[in-house]
Amino acid sequence: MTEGVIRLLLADDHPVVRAGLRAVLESEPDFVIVAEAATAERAVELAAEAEVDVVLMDLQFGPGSAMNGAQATAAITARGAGAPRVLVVTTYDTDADTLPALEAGATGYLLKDAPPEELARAVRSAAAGRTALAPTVADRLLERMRTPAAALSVRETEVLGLVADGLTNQAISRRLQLSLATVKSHLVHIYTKLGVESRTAAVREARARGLIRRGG
Amino acid sequence: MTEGVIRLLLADDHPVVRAGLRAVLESEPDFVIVAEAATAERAVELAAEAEVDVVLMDLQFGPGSAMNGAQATAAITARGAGAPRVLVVTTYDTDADTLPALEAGATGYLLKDAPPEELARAVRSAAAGRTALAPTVADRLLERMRTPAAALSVRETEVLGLVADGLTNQAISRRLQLSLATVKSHLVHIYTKLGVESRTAAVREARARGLIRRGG
DNA sequence: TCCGAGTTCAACCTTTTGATTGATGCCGGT
DNA sequence: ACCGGCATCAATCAAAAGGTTGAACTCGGA
Repeated sequence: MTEGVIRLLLADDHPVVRAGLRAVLESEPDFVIVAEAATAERAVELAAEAEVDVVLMDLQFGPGSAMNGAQATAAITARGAGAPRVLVVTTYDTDADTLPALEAGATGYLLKDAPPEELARAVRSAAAGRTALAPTVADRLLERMRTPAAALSVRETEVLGLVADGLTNQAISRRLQLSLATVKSHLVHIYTKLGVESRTAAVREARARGLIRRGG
Repeated sequence: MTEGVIRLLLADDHPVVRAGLRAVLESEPDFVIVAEAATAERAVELAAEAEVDVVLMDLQFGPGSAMNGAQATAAITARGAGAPRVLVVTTYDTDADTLPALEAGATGYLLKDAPPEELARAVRSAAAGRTALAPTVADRLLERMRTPAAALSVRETEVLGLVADGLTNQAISRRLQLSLATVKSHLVHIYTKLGVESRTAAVREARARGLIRRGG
């Protein structure tokens, strides 16, 4: 990976997006796309099998696959030395998306509305081990640094995301492999941080602040 | 538009997606991409200026533009005879997205996870004036026809709106000058109609179906 | 090395919510 | 005139959620 050529793996469930990334990136002479994956599981497999320098990873993988992009990122980067870098390329820039992805070891985080040049630059940065963040994501992170009180922790954001999906505390505890007590504990902290006193109000507040995604 | 060649306009704010659509569609010999638009407004302009048979229209256009894809679709199809057909190609398949788009006069509705062949087939259908719906969208529409019970009454919608704002049943009863029993009664009806069993899930479901406003 | 924040869990209690059953009055359409 | 859906309310029970206290572990920074 220190030679001139950068070997890429595209992981996205949308054929159109894969074709778009391929079209945009193949015009760079030093990029080679060695594989494509339509599911997160397949991305993890291919990242292990093929020699890959950078994985371009989507976060959302449709209802078909049980694994999401953040989990796949964690699985790929868990190998440590020699593992490919993961550059997340997705549509959403809320804390609920960015934090787990960066937590999972992503080297960069780009939005799909990025122009081709920025995409190519980010790929080169990732290949060299340098971090590449979209401006809005970087802003959000800095904002978190400045006001640490108002920000939710990674785990809290994760829990709140499931609350917003309509899950009960029981269901959340099962999903995250936690005890019911822990989920309630997280929720108490979330409520105090957001200044509310019910799950519905917390979801509303978090949506308004851009902590979780707005869509369904 | 009855000759062999089908003239296309791509409208999407993501350069990567435009490149992907171009790559996928240009491989069809009878397709010609005459223009691309990165905003909804520009799409309306180009649809009027250039001779276009089919517009591939995204619905989400980022915070940059005031107009969304459904509004652009309405503006394009409003010209009536001679206006290009609009084929919506987007990521979301909730009622809140599909219904306004079809209402606005879209000839077809595809999801971005559609394989290239399906995309090409849909473009040809649209060019011929035939409707092309993604299977999941068609299913959803038929489901709506079959079960008109899914529609909430005015009062129920009002209650659910306050639930979405994070109010407790007590607060709702005070706000609407109702007894607590009545609020709970409405909620029971709402839950059965939506097929859920908690207020948070109801809010999520209603948001997904476009029964309540999406913004916070 | 100690401290604080995050994450994890337990036990206990109160309040809220959801489920069930049943009842009344109103209004619109057959 | 009757029926069905809507809106209103009551009572009661079970379940879920929320509040409080206390505690253990990890990990990174002062």
